[in-house]
Amino acid sequence: MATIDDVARMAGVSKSTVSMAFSKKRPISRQVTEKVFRAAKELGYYPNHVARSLAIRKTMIAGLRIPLPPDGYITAFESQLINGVIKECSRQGYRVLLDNLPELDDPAQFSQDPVDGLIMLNPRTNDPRIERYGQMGIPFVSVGRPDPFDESMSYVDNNNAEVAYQIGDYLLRNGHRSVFFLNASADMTVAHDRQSGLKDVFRRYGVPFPEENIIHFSHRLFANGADYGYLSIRDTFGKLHYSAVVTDTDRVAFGALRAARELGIEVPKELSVIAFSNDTTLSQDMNPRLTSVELSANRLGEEAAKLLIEKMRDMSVNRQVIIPASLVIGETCCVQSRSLTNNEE
Amino acid sequence: MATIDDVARMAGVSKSTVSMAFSKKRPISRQVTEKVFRAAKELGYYPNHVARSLAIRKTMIAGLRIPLPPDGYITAFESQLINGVIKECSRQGYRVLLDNLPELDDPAQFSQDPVDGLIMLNPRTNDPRIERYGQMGIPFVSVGRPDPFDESMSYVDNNNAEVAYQIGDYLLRNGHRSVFFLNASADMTVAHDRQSGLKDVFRRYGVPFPEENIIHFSHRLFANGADYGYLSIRDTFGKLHYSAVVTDTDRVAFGALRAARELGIEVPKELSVIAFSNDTTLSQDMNPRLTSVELSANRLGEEAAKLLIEKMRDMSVNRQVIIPASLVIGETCCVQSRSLTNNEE
DNA sequence: CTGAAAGCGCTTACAG
DNA sequence: CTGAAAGCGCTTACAG
Repeated sequence: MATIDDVARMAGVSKSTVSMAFSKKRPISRQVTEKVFRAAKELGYYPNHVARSLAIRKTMIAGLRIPLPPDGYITAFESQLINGVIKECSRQGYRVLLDNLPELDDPAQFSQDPVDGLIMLNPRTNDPRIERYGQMGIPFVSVGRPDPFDESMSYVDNNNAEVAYQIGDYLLRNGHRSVFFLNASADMTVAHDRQSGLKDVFRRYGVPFPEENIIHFSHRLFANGADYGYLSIRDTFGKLHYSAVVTDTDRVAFGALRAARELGIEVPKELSVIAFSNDTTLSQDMNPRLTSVELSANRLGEEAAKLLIEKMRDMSVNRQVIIPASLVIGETCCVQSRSLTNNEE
Repeated sequence: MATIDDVARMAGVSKSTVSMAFSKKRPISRQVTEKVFRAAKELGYYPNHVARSLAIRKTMIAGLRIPLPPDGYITAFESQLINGVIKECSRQGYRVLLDNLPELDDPAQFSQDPVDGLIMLNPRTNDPRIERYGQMGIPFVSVGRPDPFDESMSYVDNNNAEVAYQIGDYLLRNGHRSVFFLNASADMTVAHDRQSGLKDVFRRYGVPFPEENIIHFSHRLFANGADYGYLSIRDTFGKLHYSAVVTDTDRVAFGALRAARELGIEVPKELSVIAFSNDTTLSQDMNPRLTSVELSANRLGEEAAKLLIEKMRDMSVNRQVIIPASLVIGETCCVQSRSLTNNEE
């Protein structure tokens, strides 16, 4: 591979002149410019991006950290998110580095990515990454709010508590009085927000929401989301009392629906199902169509990229963006008979 | 940001020793190692990936070049492909750089990506990128065969001609004698292969396939795929004679179905529709369910990544992998009446 | 087992 | 308008 030195030598000028001819950061006479480009062309010279990055201490790359799931495939949510990130980054001249290598705690194994900033996913309670990125001085934004709340950093999120409130409201208005909540992992901030939204609306209606009606996903107990939904319904239906189940993702709902089918539970007549996410890859295969929440992952991605680029330009700016999620009514929810006689509000 | 020099100074050793302590490429005594790590931790030192890459002339990054469509969003095919690429790369310790910055011909504007190799999409006839990557000496693989055929490079592809043959066979067996083919852009190799497969089977059955029944996508004439399908059917139905339309993608089929609906053409009774790709995001919204082809984009991505990593290890290996695509029967195809009386083979 | 030094291929003050 | 030189932060022969 030809280097800038080769070009300089062949064109009979200095390295700086070649560099300037390419970057146009200072004026170079026409004849010299031509000589340089002729030599570059003849040698098949292309500037080395890595060397340039080292010199200017910028890569023009945004990093997107996506934890790789056990089955090796990213979800539709993540894929839409990537989509949004790419769109915005490329609009602003940035490339996107996908990193899903395991994030080890051993600093000896940990090498910084060649990126100017990072987008991280799924923040957990007291997420150690936040502190690490902070101390590394690397610009970052989070998709999902940090826990505890921290307005001194940039993040995007859905209005999770509000949407949970809406879902609860929808169920309560339709006469449901007892809901089974298959929440996300307990240490995820989104799990906390959804739970508090749901509890709020029950409190508002004066309907109790017993703790045992909320369970959390756990990698130890369940192989995957579908398994989580399947086993949870299979093992509790008839024992626990509920007329509706609210799930973390549509994969979980998928498992729940399978359990219902096997147990001969009629959906939605005997059991209503609502999912907090709308992973199009699965929902298309569901019959009946799932009532679920559209999180607009691509918008989350776009906004995250915007915030990150803003932050890379000026480390001092911190901004939060909330993307409104919306309930998409499908066919898995039904009016409980008692709602006909029992009108709240 | 702390550098290796800071750590060396604080630990009272040389740079080389710090480097070796981190990379473990040569044995360092326990006490020294500990001193180094203590200093590194205290300083918040992380090795600089860019500097390391420059020194070893490797980045451990695979580049994936995805042309950004006008609407800014990648297709489901591409997203599945990315998925496969990520999966395989991360399995082998590589990261993935998504690059969809416009590829300019001006070498002055063109800077090589910080990647060890490239995966390129949608090769065209005499694709100039192939020559460029070749002369740059950068390992690359193509998703889609090059045109003209070139067994001296690595690529993955579907068995496009065969699938086209199957589709034609399916239509002919069901009594269709006249098919309208909304092919991809004329300069795409996939367009060529599908066309030749389709023509082959018609020749085999002794049924003519007039040239005017094949048109090609063009960015100048159509805003997007859906537009292509919509306008093509609207402007030809009743003039051109056909009982079935075979489209490039399901987006195109989507447009064709809309035109049919507006013109009061009954699908599939009066018009059968088959798409060469199965973009799940759209097909779910189609009613009736589209008869289409599953290309297994994620497998294409996985295999492309495998080939690339192979090639990055040894530039001299060249291998081709064909992923079998399969026809997925939906509800948009029907038996033409004459097939009942007219049995070939 | 450790260190001093050259080198990776660029950019950019500095001096003219 | 152009050049010589230092520097970006690592790795790795080479010498001990």
